Amino acid sequence: MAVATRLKIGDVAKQTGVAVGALRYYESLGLLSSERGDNGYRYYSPEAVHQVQFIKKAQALGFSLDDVGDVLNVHQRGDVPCEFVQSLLQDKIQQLETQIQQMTAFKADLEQYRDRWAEAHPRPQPGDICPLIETVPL
Amino acid sequence: MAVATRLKIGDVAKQTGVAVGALRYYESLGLLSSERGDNGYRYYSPEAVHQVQFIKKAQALGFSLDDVGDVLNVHQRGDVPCEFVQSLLQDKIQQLETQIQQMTAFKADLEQYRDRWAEAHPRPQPGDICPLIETVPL
DNA sequence: TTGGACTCTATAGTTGGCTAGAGAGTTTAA
DNA sequence: TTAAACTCTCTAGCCAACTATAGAGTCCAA
Repeated sequence: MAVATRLKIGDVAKQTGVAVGALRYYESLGLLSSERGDNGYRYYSPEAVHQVQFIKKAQALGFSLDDVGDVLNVHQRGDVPCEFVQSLLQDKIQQLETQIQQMTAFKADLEQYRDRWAEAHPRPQPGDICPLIETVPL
Repeated sequence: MAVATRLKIGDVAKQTGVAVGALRYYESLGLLSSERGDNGYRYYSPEAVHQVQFIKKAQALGFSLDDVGDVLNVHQRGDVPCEFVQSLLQDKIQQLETQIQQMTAFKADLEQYRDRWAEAHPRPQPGDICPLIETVPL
C-alpha cells in the first residue's frame, strides 16, 4: 500500500493512449518527468497523466513540442522571472487568436467557393468539367 | 512580345516567396503544373502564382500537401464525379469548423489559467515559485 | 562573347515526432 | 519457479516537407 499512486510507464500509456516510446521521447525533451525505482523503472504520479493530456491537446492545435516546452519548462523557478510565464501564455493566446481568425476567414473562402460552384453546376451533367483549379478562391 | 505571361520558376518564387526547390517539389506531388520550353525550363502562367498562394494558405492552416492535393487534383475531369468536389470541400469546411471550436476552447483554458495565476501572484515576490506544471489547466 | 545569373536533374541531408527492433534485466501471476 | 509480460538503453528507420549540393546546360546584358 502506502504509495498507491506510482504509475509505471505502461499505465500512463494506457490511461493516455500515448505510446510508451512517445512518453520516453517526451522525457528526453524535458516535457515529462519521472522518478526512477531501484530497478531503473520510471514511476509517474497521477498528474503525469494530466500533463500528457495537456501536451496532446496543445499538439493537436498545432503547437510544437518545443512550444509546449516553452510553457512547461518555465516551472524551473529561480532564474526565470514569473513575468516570463505571463508573457509566454500571452504569446500563445495571441497565436491562437490569430490562427482562429485566419481559419474563420479561410473557411468563409471555401464556403463561398462551394456555393458559387454549386450555383454554376446546379445539376452536374455527365461529362461536365470541374474547373476547380482555375477558380480557386483567394 | 506575344506570350507576355510566361513566368520562369524564379519569377514565381519571387512573387510568392516560396523557394524554387519547393515549387519543383509541389510539381512532383502534382500540385502545380508547368509547360516545358525547348530548353527544358519550366514556364508558368500567372495563375500559378495564385495557386501557390492558395497552397500556402491552406498549409498555414494545418492542411497537409496531401489534403491540398485532394482538393486540387479533382480538376481531373471525367471519371471523378462533381459531387466529389462538393463532399471534399464540405469535409474541409467541417474540419476547419471543428478545429476552430477546439482552438477557441483551448484559448479559453489558457486565458483562465493566466488569470487564475495572476490572481495568486499579484506581485511576484523574488524567489517565488511558478508552479506551472502542477496547475496546468485541462 | 563572355561571365554571372539562372535553370535542369539527381541525390543526399534536415527537422520533428515519433515507431521498431535488439539484447538484457525485472515483475508478476499461476 | 517459471514463463509471459513488462521495462530498460541504444540504435535505426520512417514520414512530411523541404533544403542543399553537385555537375551540367542556358540565358542575357554589357
